[in-house]
Amino acid sequence: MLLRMSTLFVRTLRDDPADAELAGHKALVRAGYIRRAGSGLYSWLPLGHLVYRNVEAIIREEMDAMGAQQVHFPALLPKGPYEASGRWEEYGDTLFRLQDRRGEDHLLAPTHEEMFTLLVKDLYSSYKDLPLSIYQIQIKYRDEARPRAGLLRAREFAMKDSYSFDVDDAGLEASYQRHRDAYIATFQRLGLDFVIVSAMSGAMGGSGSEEFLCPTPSGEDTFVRSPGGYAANVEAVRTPAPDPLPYDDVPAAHVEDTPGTPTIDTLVDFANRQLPRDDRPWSAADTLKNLIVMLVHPDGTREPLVVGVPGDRDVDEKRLAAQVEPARVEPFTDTDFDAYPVLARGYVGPQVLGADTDSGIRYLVDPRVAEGTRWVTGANQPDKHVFDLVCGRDFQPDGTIEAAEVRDGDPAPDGSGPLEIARGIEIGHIFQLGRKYAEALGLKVLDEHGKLVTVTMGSYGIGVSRAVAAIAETTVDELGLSWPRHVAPADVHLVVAGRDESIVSAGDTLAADLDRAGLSVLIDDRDERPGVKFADAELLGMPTIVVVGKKLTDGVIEVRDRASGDRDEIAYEAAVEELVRRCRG
RNA sequence: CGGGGUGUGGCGCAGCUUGGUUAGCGCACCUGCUUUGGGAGCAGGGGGCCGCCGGUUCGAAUCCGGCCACCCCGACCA
Repeated sequence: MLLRMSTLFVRTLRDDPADAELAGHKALVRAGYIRRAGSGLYSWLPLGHLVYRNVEAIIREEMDAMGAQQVHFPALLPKGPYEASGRWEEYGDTLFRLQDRRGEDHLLAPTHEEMFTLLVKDLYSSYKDLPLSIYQIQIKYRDEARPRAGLLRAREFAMKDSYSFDVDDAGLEASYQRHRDAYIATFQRLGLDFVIVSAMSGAMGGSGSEEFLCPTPSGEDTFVRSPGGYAANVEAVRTPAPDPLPYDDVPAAHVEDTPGTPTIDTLVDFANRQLPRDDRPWSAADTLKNLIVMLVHPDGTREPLVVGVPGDRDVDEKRLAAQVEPARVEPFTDTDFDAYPVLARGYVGPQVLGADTDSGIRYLVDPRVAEGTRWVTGANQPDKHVFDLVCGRDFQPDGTIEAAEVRDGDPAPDGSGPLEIARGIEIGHIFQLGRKYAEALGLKVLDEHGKLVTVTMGSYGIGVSRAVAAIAETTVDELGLSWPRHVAPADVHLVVAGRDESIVSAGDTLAADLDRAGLSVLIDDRDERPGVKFADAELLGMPTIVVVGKKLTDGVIEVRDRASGDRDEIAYEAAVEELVRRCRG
């Protein structure tokens, strides 16, 4: 392929667009790859579309290689299937809804689980037909509450979504594993750095759901990783539980007057003034903070829950929510306090908590609250706290819960070192769906005993347009874009630096020769000054920049590597062979 | 949905406080001359419902009211 700057539909901008924040997003607009068409809506210009197609092709090749087959569904769908699965209601405002001229409800699909499930149901009815993996690359729509970061969170975006269908759990596990391997190969070819993190909560466990995150400070997903290679979603981080401590020497628990200390700060402050320790000052870490929430279960029943965490840590609402799923967490209201007089607001202590106590209120603690640990905590009456309260001796929690915030420097659960909190872009998600959709939509097959069994499914997604943005974001530098070889719009950006007939014709000839040799070439044949062409070449980001200019009189042209900045000279006569070697070798 | 901000030519912005010539600057675009290895210079030129609607006024980009759009932070989320 041979592209000419003189006729290419592109206009580079000197200034950053005012509505972009991320470096990659700015560069994509400035280099003329994309244009904003509306909030969360982007148009692709020729160069951007070339990158998009390259990314798409790599994803397709890897999916085909693992045996998945491509299909294509409409983006515009009738309401029916989504009503059957319950998602017409569940999806809420994020679903783009519209009506046709007869007033029938339709939607712009945010994902296609229902359609895949129904299509398989239409055609297959035997275990002999399975396993099956099918996929599509399709435009998806989500009416995001707040589109942002350019292509990263758009309202219209391209996604590869695939689904596996198996008769049993072992089959699902195998299909999942093959997708996992295919994703690893795909992201490696795309030139995207990634980590795989468990996306399920600790309570659910297992390898049921993993996310592929591309680490970058501009990512919007938070995860943790350790020097030893541990990586996990914040929701999934498990806290190593300390060994039980001996407590024979710990004095008996004693209640102290602590007037006006309803918060950890006021308590620590008071203790240090009125009840100082001999060895060191009291700190928040000596206290046990008990947070009361109201759980609302799917059947509507409400259950109070008290979560105990070391006083120097807050409860992470997202971690808590992940742990109690499918129940919902609601704040504990004044009315609730009235209904449970045993709970003294601001002075709640574990002595009256637990399923086996009179209150019957479930009490779960952070794993750091291990047997033998001693605490300062509420005495269940206003203005009083209890000291030297020992876990396992003076109170018995109903279990542990991963709800405390995770901090930089916390130990990794597998002993691989301190955790670092990092950000990443979610570029892929693989998920053992199970039988949710198959059950809702009645996808069953006959097994080898002639019995009807519900099919188990996996769902696997890669954001195609998001991958383009992630590549741009992680490879951009102060000069502009810098594409990995396999996704670049062209292999070589050939700068014709000079107006002499000899230079111009040498450039033209070289471009044609490279094209014939199988390289894709973008030649800058415009009547522009060299400085403009150099700057544009760097902004546009082809991996190899070739300069045909004044050194041609010595029979030499210049070759630059965009990513490293390395430049050297090669003989014009040997240029085709040498460049093919560099670009393809 | 809460908080903050911005709408002026294709892009980036000034002008608005204190209403008053023909709405201005840089980039980009067109013409001519010079220039040609790091975003050239000079001269000339084209392109604007100043987000929309209404109000105040002799007069509104500017003041007032309403609406809309977009961006950022948060909540939410592939």
